[in-house]
Amino acid sequence: MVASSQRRREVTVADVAREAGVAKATASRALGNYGAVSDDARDRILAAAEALGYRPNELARSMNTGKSKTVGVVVGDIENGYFALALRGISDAAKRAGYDIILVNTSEDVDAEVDAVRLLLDKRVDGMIVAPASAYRVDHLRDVFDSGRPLVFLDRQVEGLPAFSVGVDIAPAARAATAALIHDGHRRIAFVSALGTDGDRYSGLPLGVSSVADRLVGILEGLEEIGIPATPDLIRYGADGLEKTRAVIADLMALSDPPTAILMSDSLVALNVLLALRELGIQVPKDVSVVAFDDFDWAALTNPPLTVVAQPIYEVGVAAADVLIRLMRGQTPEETTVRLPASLVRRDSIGRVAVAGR
Amino acid sequence: MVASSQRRREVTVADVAREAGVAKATASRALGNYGAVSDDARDRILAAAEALGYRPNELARSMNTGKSKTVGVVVGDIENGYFALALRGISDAAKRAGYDIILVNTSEDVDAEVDAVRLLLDKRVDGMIVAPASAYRVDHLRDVFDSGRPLVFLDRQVEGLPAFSVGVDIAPAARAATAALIHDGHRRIAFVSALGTDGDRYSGLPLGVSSVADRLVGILEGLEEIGIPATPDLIRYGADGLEKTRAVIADLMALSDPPTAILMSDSLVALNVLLALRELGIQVPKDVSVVAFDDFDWAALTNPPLTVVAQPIYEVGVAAADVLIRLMRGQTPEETTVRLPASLVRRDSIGRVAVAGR
DNA sequence: TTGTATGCGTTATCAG
DNA sequence: CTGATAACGCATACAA
Repeated sequence: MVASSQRRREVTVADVAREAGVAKATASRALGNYGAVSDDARDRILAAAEALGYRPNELARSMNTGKSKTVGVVVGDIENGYFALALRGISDAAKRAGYDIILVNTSEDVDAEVDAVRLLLDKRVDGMIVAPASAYRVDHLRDVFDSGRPLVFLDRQVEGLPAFSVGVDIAPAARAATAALIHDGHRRIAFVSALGTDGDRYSGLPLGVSSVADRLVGILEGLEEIGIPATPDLIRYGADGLEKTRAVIADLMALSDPPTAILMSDSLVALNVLLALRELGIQVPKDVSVVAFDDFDWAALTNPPLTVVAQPIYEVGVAAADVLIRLMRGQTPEETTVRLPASLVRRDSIGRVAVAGR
Repeated sequence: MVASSQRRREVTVADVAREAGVAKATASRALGNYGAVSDDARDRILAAAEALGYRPNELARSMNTGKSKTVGVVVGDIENGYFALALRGISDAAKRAGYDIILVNTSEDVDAEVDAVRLLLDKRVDGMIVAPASAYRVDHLRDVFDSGRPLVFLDRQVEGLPAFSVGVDIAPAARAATAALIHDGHRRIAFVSALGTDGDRYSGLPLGVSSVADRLVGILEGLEEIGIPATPDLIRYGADGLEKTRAVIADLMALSDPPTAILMSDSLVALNVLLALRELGIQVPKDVSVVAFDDFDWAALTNPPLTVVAQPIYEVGVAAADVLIRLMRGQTPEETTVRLPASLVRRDSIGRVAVAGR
């Protein structure tokens, strides 16, 4: 009746086998339920295991099956609602299929990403889901392929790698958002992102993050449709944190011909832009209209409620995991790229602008 | 010059040793940099490893060191900003110490938690951080102790287990929030939580989640201070999701003597309560005052900006990981319980109430 | 300093 | 159906 503080030495199959009076191999078969074992033996073995409090050592198991039933997930920022929600989708789908998740947060730092990928490979994950921080440094991602383990890109694509990728078809929605703004008379439309680049401006669109580049593509298409040329002075990067965002917004609104509308790249950017606008006493949508990417939970709670580009983020996570799982099972999905649709959700943050005939 | 698609068989120490013309043990020592190896041999071995593209198999390594350099983290809901931020803290601190994280989301379901803990144990994590969904079902947590692995509770405590716990000292702050409301004339103060209980009301406070119970303790103390007895009709559970929250709020505000203030248990509850109030046309703070637990990022963005109880969530995550790391290193922190301070952040969601002399 | 032999806990192979 | 025995890839006590 002593509290069984059976520390130290763990109970192994060998112990169970001895207790049940069978060979290790037989016990192993019964416990791992594979191969063939007589009902009689199985009962004794299971009883012994129960009595001894046997628990399999998954490390040892993984070692000679080659499968760890674990997938690596590498994202830039868990704090970002986008990734948190996608992670939830991945987690749910993975659990359903019996996989655990090793999560690594890279803070969008490529060096950290490189290390993370290497380590996950060393830990012998069965597959990986990565939101690559850069489309330029990709050797570590190539290593994943060379290791024979499946890799799925989340939210972002990388050219030149034979990879599967799951994300949102954001360009058309970005274009629709732009069109909506144009329809209400807007001509000076800004785009603000947290991404860093060499300069602070739009420099030819060679962005390292495809999902952000796609937003821009859509916006530019929308503008082009009515013959408005790209306006580099209205495309701003580096709005990372409130301070920098404040500077970006102040600078933008101090332009001789300031934007009448701002497209905000994600929920974090939206938060900071809204805060900055308030500080400057600039009212939405009276003084400036705004549209955010992502229909984050508080988007409808602001005053006015925000018009947004809604993305099926949870579903993206689930889809990414499902593709990976299929791959890990040796099946090959027909589609190499999955793009879920985004849609414009109209609320009240777009105001009308008198179309001043120039 | 063929793209080295060295699939199948992995490169092992044996291969490196052969290539370098030394014994396995020597190569192993050089690669794991322990023991003593001549500079000459080390150079040859490292060169061979580089040439062959050797990568250590951490599984095998873990097997006979007994350490996996991995910690398990079990939380109820990653979507909840609280856990997302705490996770970030844990992640940063763990990475700093060379640990990876296996993350499991239980959806606050105890059965899922039990499974998760067992599986993590089977995967031989070196330690665990758990935000237990219930203080009543704890056998699986006891198993962690019996396995000899350190366990740290996050945000919540469990009686009767010799565990370390890291969280926020929320009761005093809850009391301060209540006092602030009382100071402004409020007497009918409601508390709304997403937690489920047997009934929908306050039933003697035996909550399974200590951090929520602590909020209530603080509130009740604050009320008691001026002689207001506990008001079970104003304490509501089950505000889980917009729909249920809507019902809770509608019911609350339809009371013959409705609350003049509402304390919202966390950011998710706050979101839904605010949405519900808006739907009902109830204005903050004119018709009802609100205070939220957690200073989530958009708390200052609502109209009016929310008065909140701010918690050092990221720091809680870091502290939890640090305690665990110390434990895993065999050190014993002097404090068995770490409680970081919370504070009231006054913004504009508390209105004055005329103290009607009864 | 280096090499040999053994162990970690499973699964897998192949006789019996 | 069952039981020896050999992997799996690395670390480590011990001997040389």
